[in-house]
Amino acid sequence: MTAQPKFEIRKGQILKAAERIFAQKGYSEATISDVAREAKVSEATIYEYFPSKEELLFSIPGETLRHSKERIEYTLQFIRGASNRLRAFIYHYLYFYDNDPDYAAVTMMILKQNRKFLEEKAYQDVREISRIALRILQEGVAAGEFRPDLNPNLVRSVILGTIEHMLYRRILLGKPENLVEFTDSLTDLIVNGIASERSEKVWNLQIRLEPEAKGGARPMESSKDIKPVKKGKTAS
Amino acid sequence: MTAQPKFEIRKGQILKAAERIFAQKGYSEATISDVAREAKVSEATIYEYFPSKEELLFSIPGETLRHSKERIEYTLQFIRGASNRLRAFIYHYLYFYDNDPDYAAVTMMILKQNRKFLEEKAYQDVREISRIALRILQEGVAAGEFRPDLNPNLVRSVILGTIEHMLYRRILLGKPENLVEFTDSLTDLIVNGIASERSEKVWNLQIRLEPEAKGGARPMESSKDIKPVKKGKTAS
Amino acid sequence: MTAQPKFEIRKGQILKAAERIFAQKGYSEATISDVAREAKVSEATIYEYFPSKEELLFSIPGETLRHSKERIEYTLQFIRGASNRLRAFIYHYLYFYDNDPDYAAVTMMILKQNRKFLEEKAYQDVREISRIALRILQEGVAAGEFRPDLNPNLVRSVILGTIEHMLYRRILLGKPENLVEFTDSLTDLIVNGIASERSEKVWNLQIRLEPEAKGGARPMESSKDIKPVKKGKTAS
Amino acid sequence: MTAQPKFEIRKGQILKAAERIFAQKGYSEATISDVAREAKVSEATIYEYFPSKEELLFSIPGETLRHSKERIEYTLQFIRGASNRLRAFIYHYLYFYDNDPDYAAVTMMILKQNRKFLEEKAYQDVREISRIALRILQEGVAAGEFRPDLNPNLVRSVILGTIEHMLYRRILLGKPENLVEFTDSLTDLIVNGIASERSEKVWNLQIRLEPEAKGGARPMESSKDIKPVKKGKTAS
DNA sequence: CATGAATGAGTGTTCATTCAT
DNA sequence: TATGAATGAACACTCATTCAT
Repeated sequence: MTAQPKFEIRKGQILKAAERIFAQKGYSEATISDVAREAKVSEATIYEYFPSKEELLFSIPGETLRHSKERIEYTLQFIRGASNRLRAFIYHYLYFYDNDPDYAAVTMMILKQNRKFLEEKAYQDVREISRIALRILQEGVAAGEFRPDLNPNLVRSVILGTIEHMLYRRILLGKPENLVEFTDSLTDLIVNGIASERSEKVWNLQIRLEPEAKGGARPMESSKDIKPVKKGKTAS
Repeated sequence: MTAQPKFEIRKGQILKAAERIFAQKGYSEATISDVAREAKVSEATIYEYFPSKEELLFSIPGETLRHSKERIEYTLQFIRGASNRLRAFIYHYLYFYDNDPDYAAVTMMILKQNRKFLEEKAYQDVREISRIALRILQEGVAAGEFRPDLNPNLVRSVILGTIEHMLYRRILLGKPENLVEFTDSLTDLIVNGIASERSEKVWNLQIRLEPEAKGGARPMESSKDIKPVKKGKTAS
Repeated sequence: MTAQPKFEIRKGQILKAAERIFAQKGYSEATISDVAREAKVSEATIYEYFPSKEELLFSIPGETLRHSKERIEYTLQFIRGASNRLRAFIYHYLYFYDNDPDYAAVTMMILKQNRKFLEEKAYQDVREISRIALRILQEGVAAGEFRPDLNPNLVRSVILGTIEHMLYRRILLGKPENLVEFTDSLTDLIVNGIASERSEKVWNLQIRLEPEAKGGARPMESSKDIKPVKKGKTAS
Repeated sequence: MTAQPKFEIRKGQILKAAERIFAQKGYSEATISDVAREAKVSEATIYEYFPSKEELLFSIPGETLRHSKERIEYTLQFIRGASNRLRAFIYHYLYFYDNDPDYAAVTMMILKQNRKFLEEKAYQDVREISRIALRILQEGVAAGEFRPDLNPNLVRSVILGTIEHMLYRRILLGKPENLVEFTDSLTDLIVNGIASERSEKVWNLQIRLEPEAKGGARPMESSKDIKPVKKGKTAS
């Protein structure tokens, strides 16, 4: 479990320092000297563990990203229903960033802007996570739970874009602090849209005329029962 | 019409060059020398017009942003119905970026990441445009067209986040080329959600049971008549 | 009297501005732009009147210095007795600087440090003024008023060095404000030295043993009658 | 004995190079590149030891100045009689500059002109040395050796001003080469003034009429015995 | 394994100076 | 004559990176 303990410990220590510093000052403004000071090692030592400043940056996602992906996939095994699966996906996506603001800042503010990162191994994990969302949507369509004419790529952009937009706001403006709280309202929003006075009527009718429709209705209701959105809480 | 011609022309020339270079290489990687070469002036000349590299960057949005805001506001004067207004907002937001890829790249890849930009005058225009979306949503709720329990801030994040996410993909991956095309599908998606089998029934029911409902139905239909989404086009 | 009025007026205006700016910021730190702003002309205009920044600097003494020299020489025509003539020299030297602090600052802080200035025409006036002091000393020796073994060059260094040292202090520390006041005490000091209890005895002896000695005594006394040094006033 | 050898050696090496270069070209005209070349290190290395060009300049006096002060104070412990003490002070002041022409040039031509230097630590040493002279004068007055109405500040200006004036001449004109030689003539001049025919008579009289007078007489005589001023040597 | 010491390569910025108008 | 506009030429300073110890 703790292979090459010394080496890996030092590496992690430098990586965490880099994450903090990069999150704080941005990549270009941060210096190796800053990172060295934060990690309490010499600058030269950093080069014993990472071949360059850029590689140090690209190494930050590493574990975290792989874990995220595995955790999402693991959880999804146990969930049925596209809306519910979507909710789970959203929840995890928000959760990871919520728990590691420095990591969120590095990802959102630095890596996303870096064209070279697209060619890094870690970026494959990003794409795979993105593909999970796509798959959920396609399954939902196939199962008739989502509109048949739905553009999965577009919806995926809605999901990821919204989350990332909220993240930006939190990074730059500091609020809202807690993003996981928006899991339900965001999921419901995507599933049901914002048009008014349909749900009730639709449900009524569905019950009578379309008894097989699972819709996004129940999950939404149940979720509200279990974890109601705080009234007055705004998205930012 | 051509106030301070020489000066303003040169300034615009440098600004355009900077936009191109920054879009291409990123802010830190771009040098004043690059910009000078592109603008066909000397480096020193750039400093006659802008006090620093950073101010040059921050001056890029300027006009464009102000124009965008004014154009959106102008158009909205003539549009009734929250969904339609939302569509118009989304259309313009996509339109401006669509027509100026360099500007889009600078905004998305550089300015959004820059904490100091938050204190620039130009950023106020960004906020005001963002506030327009918020207002449309609030009006929609007040008019009963949107759900009463809708979180306008969240929905705004959905709108802006989605658009920006699509922009990123276009900047980094080059596709989809045309973003304006997604105006309708994105608007519809936000208004109606992705849950299946509701539209038809809703229309039917509305006609019969809710003759007064304004809903998102008609605007959506009409817009589809005028400018149908190309079938098979994906969001990214 | 006012030859080429326009041209000379403009030139003087620029020269005065340069004097102020150079005095304030030093030569290297001052920019042509600073001078132009102070003189309320454009930078290019300065180059219509002076071929370079350095020539502008070297042109500052010009008139002032020539006037000083002439005034000293004029006054000395009417004064007899080496001590008195020395006093007059010191008085004028202090007087010119006292009345033009900017000129003093430029001379002391900038020109004195500039090796190239040694080759300028204006520097010849400096040397001639210096030579006047030397001549006074030599005459004093020849007349038996000053010690025969006196090193005129050394004494000249005493005179000029002391005055310049006082000037420095005023420029840098702002005090003492009024330097002319030190004319007498400085002259007396140089003539009589600082050793105590000699004057009285010397006078006594002179009366009895050396009836022909003119000494520095009387001028000093007379000067004190006419313009007494304020008691308690310190040299800095 | 060799604390932090490497670091301090390098630092001294750079400092000496800077002293030479600054003395030669002046501060503004000298470049870090010049200093680097002279010190045989890279430019970057200079910045490892000094934070800026200006700090490099201000670091030049450092040791030298502190040593000077200590040496003067040390020597003065053993000397009695204000005139003799003055002579010692003058001797040392001249001696330090005599032995380090580059240091003299930097001090006289650059640091003296720099207002910021007044706030540097090193400047405190300058002030303290200056205060030593003042103290000697005050003691001389208190002991009755110097005139009771003497203005110590003025006399200090005479002493320091004269020396500095001679230094200037040597720096700019190259002569006189040897300044220490002027110790006696300058001291005598200050103590006795330049008025003629007093010394001998005064001494005679003092011996007979004022047996208790310590005067400046004996030190002057003894000094002449020990180290006679070269006849015909001029102050510049 | 860790690092003190050194530096190559680069860059933003300044400013005296020029010249067409 | 006066100047707006342009720039060539420098320069201080930074920093990622290397390597001997």
